[in-house]
Amino acid sequence: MRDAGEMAEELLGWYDRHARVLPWRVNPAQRAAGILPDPYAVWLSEIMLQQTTVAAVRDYFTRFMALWPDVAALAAADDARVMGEWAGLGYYARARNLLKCARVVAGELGGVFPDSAEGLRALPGIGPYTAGAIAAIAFDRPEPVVDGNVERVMARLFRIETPLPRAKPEMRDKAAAMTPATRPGDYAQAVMDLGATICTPKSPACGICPWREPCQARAAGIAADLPAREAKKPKPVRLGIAYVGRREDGAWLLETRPESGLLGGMLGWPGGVWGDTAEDLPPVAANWRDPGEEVRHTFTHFHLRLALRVADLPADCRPVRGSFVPRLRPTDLPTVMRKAYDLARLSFGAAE
DNA sequence: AAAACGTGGCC
DNA sequence: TGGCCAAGTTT
Repeated sequence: MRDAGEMAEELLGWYDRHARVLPWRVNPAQRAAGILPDPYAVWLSEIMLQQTTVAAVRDYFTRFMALWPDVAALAAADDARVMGEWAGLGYYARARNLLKCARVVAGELGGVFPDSAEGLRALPGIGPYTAGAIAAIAFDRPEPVVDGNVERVMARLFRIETPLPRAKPEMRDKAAAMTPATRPGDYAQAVMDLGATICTPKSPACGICPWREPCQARAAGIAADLPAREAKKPKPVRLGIAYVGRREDGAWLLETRPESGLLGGMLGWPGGVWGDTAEDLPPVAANWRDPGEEVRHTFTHFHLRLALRVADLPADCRPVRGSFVPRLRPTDLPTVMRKAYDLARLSFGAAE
């Protein structure tokens, strides 16, 4: 096996030719000229990219940067507006922590992001991966950056057959040993690009991989089978009900969900806790009708079957729960609530 | 330390 | 079509 420094060189050479062009990125030539990316943009992109694909993030990132071009602007933003803009991207605790973090940086750190992994790690929403990534990418610090891509690449390169998550420490050690002292920002992005474009989860393109020769899994013909994972638990089914009410003037009856927990801080239709039964009292007395079709939605850890009730509400109605949103932007709803909205709207259309 | 926490694309 | 998976963090 060749040494780590030599392999890093080969990967960086590949990256110089094949680096993906992304809106939050500085390309290798710019970086070579001493240009570093805006830490705010790097931070925003890294939070959005947690457990989320580049394709899903791209438009959200562009929109956030246009609305809130710097950390001071974001810190001053209205919470509900930010949550609405995040709607659809998932893992909403990220958006809540995004605001907390922006306010700490803008309010206590003079608007300047810490330039060390340790300093970054102390901020809300920034864990070990994100701290290393921002330190490496925005400040060219030689920090190990270990995400799912890197774990997959290391599992294959070193033929680590221990299943995840048990193998995490071993993969982290291998990744740290491979991290070069030179061009750390480019290297961090290079390994992730390799994982995203060549060393992909299914049918990796080993034939054109810059690390094809030292790769032990490829030599053994088992690259596509790694990394191994522990068996997953089956997802239970939960039931729920959603009351989609529309007032005469077009306002919709919604409530803001509690800050913590599932869909925390997001808009949602009134309806009880999701569980073994779908029963809940309506938020206001009305002629609630059953559109006959339910919403099916799968979260990380359960399947949801959401029954719907829809009603036209009079101008003077006084709901016991929720409040009327005059000009609802459906895009402000998390996806499961958006599905309920779409179905309910069909039902209103049919009634008109 | 295991469980909670979203969503969309892919096969 | 249903399970797998993605630039993880928090509690």
